[in-house]
Amino acid sequence: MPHSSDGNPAPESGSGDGRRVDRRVQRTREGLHHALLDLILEKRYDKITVQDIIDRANVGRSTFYAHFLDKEDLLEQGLRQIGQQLHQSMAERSDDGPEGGGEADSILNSHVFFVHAYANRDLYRAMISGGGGDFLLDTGRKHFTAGLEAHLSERVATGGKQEIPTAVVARYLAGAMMSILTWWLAEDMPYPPETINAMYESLARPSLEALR
Amino acid sequence: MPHSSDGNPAPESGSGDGRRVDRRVQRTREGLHHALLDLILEKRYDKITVQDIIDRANVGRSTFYAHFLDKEDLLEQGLRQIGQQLHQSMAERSDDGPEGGGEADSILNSHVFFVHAYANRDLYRAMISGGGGDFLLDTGRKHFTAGLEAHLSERVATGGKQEIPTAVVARYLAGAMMSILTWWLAEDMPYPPETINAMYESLARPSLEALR
Amino acid sequence: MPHSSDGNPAPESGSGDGRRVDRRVQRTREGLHHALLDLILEKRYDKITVQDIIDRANVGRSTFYAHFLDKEDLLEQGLRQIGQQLHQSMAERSDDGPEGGGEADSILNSHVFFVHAYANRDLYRAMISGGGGDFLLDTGRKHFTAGLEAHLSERVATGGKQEIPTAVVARYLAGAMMSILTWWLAEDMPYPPETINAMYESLARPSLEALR
Amino acid sequence: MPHSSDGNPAPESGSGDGRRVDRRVQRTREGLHHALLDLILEKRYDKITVQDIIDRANVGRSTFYAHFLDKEDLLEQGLRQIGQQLHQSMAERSDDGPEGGGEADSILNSHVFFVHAYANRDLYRAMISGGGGDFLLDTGRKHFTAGLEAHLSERVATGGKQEIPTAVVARYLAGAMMSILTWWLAEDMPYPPETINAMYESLARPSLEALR
DNA sequence: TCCTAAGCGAGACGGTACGTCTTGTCTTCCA
DNA sequence: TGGAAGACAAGACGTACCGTCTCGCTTAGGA
Repeated sequence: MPHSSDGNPAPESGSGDGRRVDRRVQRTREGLHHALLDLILEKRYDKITVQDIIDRANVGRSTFYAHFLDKEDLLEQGLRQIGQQLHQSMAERSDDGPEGGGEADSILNSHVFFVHAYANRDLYRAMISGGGGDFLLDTGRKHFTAGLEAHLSERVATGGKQEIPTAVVARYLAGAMMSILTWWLAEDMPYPPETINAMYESLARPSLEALR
Repeated sequence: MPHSSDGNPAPESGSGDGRRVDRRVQRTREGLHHALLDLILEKRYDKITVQDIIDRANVGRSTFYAHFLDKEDLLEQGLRQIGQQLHQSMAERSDDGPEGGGEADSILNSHVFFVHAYANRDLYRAMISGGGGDFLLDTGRKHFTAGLEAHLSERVATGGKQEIPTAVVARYLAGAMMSILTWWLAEDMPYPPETINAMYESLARPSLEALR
Repeated sequence: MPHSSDGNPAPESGSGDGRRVDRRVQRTREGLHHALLDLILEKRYDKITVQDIIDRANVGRSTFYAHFLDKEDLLEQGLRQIGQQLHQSMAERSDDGPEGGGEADSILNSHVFFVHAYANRDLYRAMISGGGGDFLLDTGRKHFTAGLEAHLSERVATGGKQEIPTAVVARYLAGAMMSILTWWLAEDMPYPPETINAMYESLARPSLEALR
Repeated sequence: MPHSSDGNPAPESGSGDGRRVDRRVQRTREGLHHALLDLILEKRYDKITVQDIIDRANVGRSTFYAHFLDKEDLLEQGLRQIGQQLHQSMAERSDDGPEGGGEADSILNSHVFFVHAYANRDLYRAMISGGGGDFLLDTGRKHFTAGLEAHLSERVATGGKQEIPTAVVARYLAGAMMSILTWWLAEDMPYPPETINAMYESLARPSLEALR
């Protein structure tokens, strides 16, 4: 069962380098990912058919289904790599330490999201208005929430008059951010990412400070 | 053109009795609304087909399309009445004046949402996990945002060192609320609506105050 | 379940005239039968796809499957009417009584088959060389065998030194006839139907007489 | 081009030992033949896929196509050896001269067929009811017809009031025999091969005699 | 005895047809 | 005569096979 939806499709047998997935397979998968992302920029995601994708990728129908469960699976896996970019950016940012604008920033790490959305604005916009945006937003929200919860629970451990569950706070801030992000994209990004992020932070910071 | 998506499909010609929608028509429409809501509680919204609905409502296929554009349209119109309940609750609440917990509450009016969601929790949960939740959430967000923007712009008009656009603030607060609301529903409402609302307000109030 | 493979798809509720199958349905079915027969004359039966048929008949895919189980079912039902022609011809011929060439002829009734095959030679040839000929031949064989068995068993009832089972004799004569028929068609009918039938009868008659 | 459908895939270069097909090749081919015959006894021939065959034979897909054009080709070549058995039996029988029951027998040589079918009854039955029977029957018919035509044309050459073409007579007798043979197999061979052959001969002999 | 080409397994791949499903339109019948 | 019933065209879906192909491995036969 060469199927997907399992984080590690390629076992990668440790030492030497094993038999890494068969180069053909890799090319096929990438072709399909590419074709889908291409198409998303051209037409609404939910109007894209499997046939469209395989025509674009020059791939047989059965090959598609040998690699992915369906259109959603393809998208999801495709977004994974974007998610990982995001994750990495966040990690790097965290490593830098609280160099600049106060503690809230390093907790929120929201800057990374706005910058990332800006860099991939075509994709983001297409996804949000095309019907398949939930994956993307959910992925983003998940990352953001996770990062936040980690920071917050650590803070709680060190004290603080905290009365609101960490999970709620994280959801609150994540939802607020995604909401602004969505609006910003829908409005064709009337501000640079730094500005919109600054707005977000000035709205979020008071809430965080009140928790202390 | 007997179609829908226009707020008032039945003109209702003023005085006497006009041509009041033909009682049969009314019954058919209600049957369809009812059938859909029924089905939503049984299976994921996006797995419900038009065939399911008309079977349940004992109605012919063409009849369905004579009244509604599609499944979405039926849902949307069905939710309209719920939206109106909500709207009315908000209006009443506003009229009461700032009786209780300070100004923020009356601006936010979030209590109404949590209470409403609690009252209709089966429907809300089904919708959110069933793929059709966007309508509901969007409807909610729209109402909430609208109310907020009205209040905020009024405030701005009267001064305040406002630097963040009203629209952004409204989106911020609305997104945060819907996010908490969603979490609360998904977690099977571990708190009463008053408590979760209180959490929301204590997170939101500092942001509002900082704007002043 | 409006499906086929049941002798009487149209219930035909006796008296008045009921609701006879919906004229549309009749037209659709006929269109499909026609399309298939058309196509059979153009290309090998087993190279014809369902898509070919419905394109030719201007019919939707699902409509096809609403009426027939598959390509075979369509063919089978289409041949039924041909089978009925044949059956009727045989009945008429039998009614005439033994007007001419002796008893054997009236028992064999083979003339009818050769004439029928001649009249429908395009179809027969296409079917035989196209891979779907078994239906046709089996149908023919069945009819022929049935007629024969009736005659023979009657004869047995009236005595005769019969030692070979009726079924065997019938199969023997039927197989011989179909074999000649097939050859005759494959050779592009080098003789008129009367001649080939005469050959068949002069080969078959001695066997029948020997049974007496 | 290592392909098949050419009677002699292994040229067998005369003297010494040449390049004797590579023992591996031989083993592979036999494995495939064996696998197919095995499978035929288990399920309908036309439901057997190439995948089934190569799984059973533990052979790679490409290997299959290196040796045979397709499933049909494999079957055909597999049946060749059976055909050769048959051919040889016929030859031997002929050589014996008219030892027993008169001339007709030696002309017809039908006994060989019934005996052969009886000996391979499992295969015959599976093939006939499984959709791939045509090969087998055609092969049989071809052999039978050929033998018959040889005898008959010889007879014609020596005179006789023959008016029916040899080819027709041969087809007639061959078809009749295959028809009885099929029936006999389908009925689970209710008689020993000698009996059914006797029936066939007593039906066929009068026709032959009438030709003289 | 080594070396090299062939045979081979494994299975990815493009392609094509299948039978199912759902949608929104269109025709026909009935009250 | 207008609403209900449901047949229909359209076309996407996920599955099943086919015949071709590209890989490495193994393995025999000629050097």
